[in-house]
Amino acid sequence: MGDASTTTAFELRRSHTLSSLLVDQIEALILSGELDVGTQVNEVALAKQFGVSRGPVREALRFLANDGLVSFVANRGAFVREVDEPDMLEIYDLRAVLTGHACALAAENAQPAALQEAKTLLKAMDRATEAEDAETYYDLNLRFHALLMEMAGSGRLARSYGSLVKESHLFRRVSLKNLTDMSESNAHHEAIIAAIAARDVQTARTRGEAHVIAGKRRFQAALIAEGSQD
Amino acid sequence: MGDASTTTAFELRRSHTLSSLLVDQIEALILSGELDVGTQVNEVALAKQFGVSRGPVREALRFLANDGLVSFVANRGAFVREVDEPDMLEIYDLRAVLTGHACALAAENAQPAALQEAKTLLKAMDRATEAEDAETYYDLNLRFHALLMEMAGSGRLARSYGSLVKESHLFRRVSLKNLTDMSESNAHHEAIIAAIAARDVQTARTRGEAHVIAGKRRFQAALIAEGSQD
DNA sequence: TGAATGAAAACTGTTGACAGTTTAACGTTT
DNA sequence: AAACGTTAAACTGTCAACAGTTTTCATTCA
Repeated sequence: MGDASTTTAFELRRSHTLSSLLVDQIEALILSGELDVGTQVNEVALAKQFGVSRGPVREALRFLANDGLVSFVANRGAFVREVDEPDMLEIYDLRAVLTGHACALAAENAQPAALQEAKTLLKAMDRATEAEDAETYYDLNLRFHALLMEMAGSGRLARSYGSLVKESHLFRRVSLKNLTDMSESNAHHEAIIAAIAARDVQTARTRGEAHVIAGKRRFQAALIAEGSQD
Repeated sequence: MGDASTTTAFELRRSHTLSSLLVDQIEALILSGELDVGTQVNEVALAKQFGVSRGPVREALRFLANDGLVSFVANRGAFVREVDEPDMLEIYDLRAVLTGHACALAAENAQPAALQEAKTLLKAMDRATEAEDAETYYDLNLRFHALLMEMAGSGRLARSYGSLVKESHLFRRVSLKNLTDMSESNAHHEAIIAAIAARDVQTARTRGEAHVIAGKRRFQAALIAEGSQD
């Protein structure tokens, strides 16, 4: 009946329902790559793995379907969505616009406490850069962007942005972790925070957008580099 | 069981699954106001109404939950989300940014055929304006904005935008249909299409954003007017 | 050898039933 | 008459079983 480590986790959080727990669990499975893109999601296998019946699994999958993480085909079930090159470019553009908007809102609304946390993050990222620790930089970077959304104070914006970030992890041809130019990226971050701290709405928006577009450029460059290797 | 008109509709579309059909049906029920905001969604009642069991109903509700149309509370079920004033302002801002982005993309990508359809729409809206037919203007306006998203050629953008439009219909204090200043609004539309046709990316973006922000202003004005009536 | 065929296995879509929780009603007590 | 506690009804969360479809695979036939 499902392995021990997961079932105990369920015990601890009885406030939530199985479906909502499964949303997180299955999402993690997809984003980590344990459920490979393009493949079919086997409902009975998942249900067995988590020690539940198929009902909650299906409900969770339906939820994830609206995030674009899986897609349903009639009588064939749920498939882990694939994200290709044009999709990624589309996502980058949208992320750029949303990030710009977030920075603009943050320049208007950001609380001092959040700004303080941002500056702490910047320092931590500087240290990661010096230590050439790309792994932790990647995580801190995700946290930084999430913090930007918090500073903007728009839950909807944060949700849309988060959804796009998740979706971009469905692109498996190049690792997103190796894509970051740490020193350049953190220079952008500092410039963004400076504009937000100065309450300069327009500059914050411009820098936020430009930062993501720079990421898009690196992504395109990586694609070309990979393509020439083949 | 369920009433005749809906069950026949189910008969005609056997390719889809019950859950996916129910997504549209329940969504329509919510957006039309038949399921009032804030109220609990009774699963057995819905299931009976459509002549199906609770399983597909729950799956559909889980799907809609991710759109923000309903929210789940453990052991109490699904509730039709309420959208308040600050929510609406947030939505307007996001819609403005997304519309601006769509117009920019449209200026780059729009196909001649789509541009032609847009111009046809503009004329139809002009006629509706002269006839002071706010009802059809409202529908044409929705179609116009959907067309902008199509011209942009970004499915994700269209989906995000559509989700926001749906959500804004959960605000029930003032009717969105009475909010449109038809002549001003259509002047904006024509200016937007002109910029897109001229392939002027920056102007298209600016005008697209400004158009939605104008709607936001009208919304705020309507709120104040309503407030002083109380 | 290889394509066509047909049965069996695997899996999804849907249902009805059961368990546990929440809500409502009702009678009791102060 | 209001507050409290108890009990019944209603509803959600979950499960197991059934029906129908898709896939697999072995067999047959060209």
